Amino acid sequence: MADVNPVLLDEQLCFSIYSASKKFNHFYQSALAPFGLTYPQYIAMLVLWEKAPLTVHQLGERLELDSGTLTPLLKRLEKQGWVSRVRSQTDERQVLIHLTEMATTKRDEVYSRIGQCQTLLGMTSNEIDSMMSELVTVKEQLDTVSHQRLIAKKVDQTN
Amino acid sequence: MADVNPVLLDEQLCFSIYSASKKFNHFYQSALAPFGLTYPQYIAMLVLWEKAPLTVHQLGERLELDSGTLTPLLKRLEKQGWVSRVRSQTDERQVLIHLTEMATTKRDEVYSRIGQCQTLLGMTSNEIDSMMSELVTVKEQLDTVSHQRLIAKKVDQTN
DNA sequence: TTCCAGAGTATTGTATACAATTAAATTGCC
DNA sequence: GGCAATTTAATTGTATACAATACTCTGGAA
Repeated sequence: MADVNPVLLDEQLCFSIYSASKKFNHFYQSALAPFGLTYPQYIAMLVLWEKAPLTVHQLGERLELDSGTLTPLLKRLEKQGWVSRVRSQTDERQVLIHLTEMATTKRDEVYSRIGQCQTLLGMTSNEIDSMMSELVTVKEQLDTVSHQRLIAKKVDQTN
Repeated sequence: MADVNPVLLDEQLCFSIYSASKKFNHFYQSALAPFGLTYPQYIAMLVLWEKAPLTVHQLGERLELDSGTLTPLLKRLEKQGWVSRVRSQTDERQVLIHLTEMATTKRDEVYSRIGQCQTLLGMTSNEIDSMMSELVTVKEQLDTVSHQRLIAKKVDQTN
């Protein structure tokens, strides 16, 4: 253990990303304050505006969130009039999330506000694409490594 | 409002970063499970290992977290034996966060574990530096823009 | 000296996240 | 058709985040 390198916060990519994520979150939440949407609520609405209705599970796959997070979030969106939660007739395990008229009406206002935010960010499409592409690589590597660790655990358990 | 561009989740840099942040969080939390540290607890320990003792305020400046988050987090770290919280003698408003012997003893084990994680990530120093540098640019822009919006709000209020 | 504005921490209330469990409905398989 | 395994949401418990508030302490001005 004598050959261990120090780990400095300022050199950690994870912290840089964690910090950026919080700043983005705050930025959009502030920009969307007139609509009363939090950041996670906003990305849920984005997915629903792309293609509603969706089940909780389908929405969760896009957002990488489970029902433990989504159920209360969607109840709040319902309370504020953005969505309705309807138990599916064909499969009563599922709950379909529909857009309300208000959500459909306000969609372009929100789109427009986000467009302004993107302009304020002042990045070119190329810069954004490049950065997202690097992030995809990192995320894939994290998924792979997490999966390996899972396999390793399983192997350990069989010993 | 007829000239509004659609906003697609998969094209949002913010979501890419939000998603990566969650994956990193999960990855490190899993790697540090033998030590019982969550990700935010781990980065707090990193800062303390660099320079303890620190006041709650100083720690919060490094981590960009306020006492509303840190106080309960530090109480949990104290409960688990990593730190002690001592009211300052010279200024009784402040609480100094000290490392325990256990924390000092286990530091290199954690450093070593994190070193393994960095290896698993499989990125070169250059790649990491480059990405962090881009993130700094984005974060500075977000800070600037948030500040502008704040100014704008103040101007609005005077009208 | 007294008083008070500001600093530092803790607390409260709201909203995520996520693991683990529960409960209900559906599917497969005999 | 009957039932075990699976799927889907909801619930429970723990841990962040953060705005807003409360409370204590400090240092300086009147």
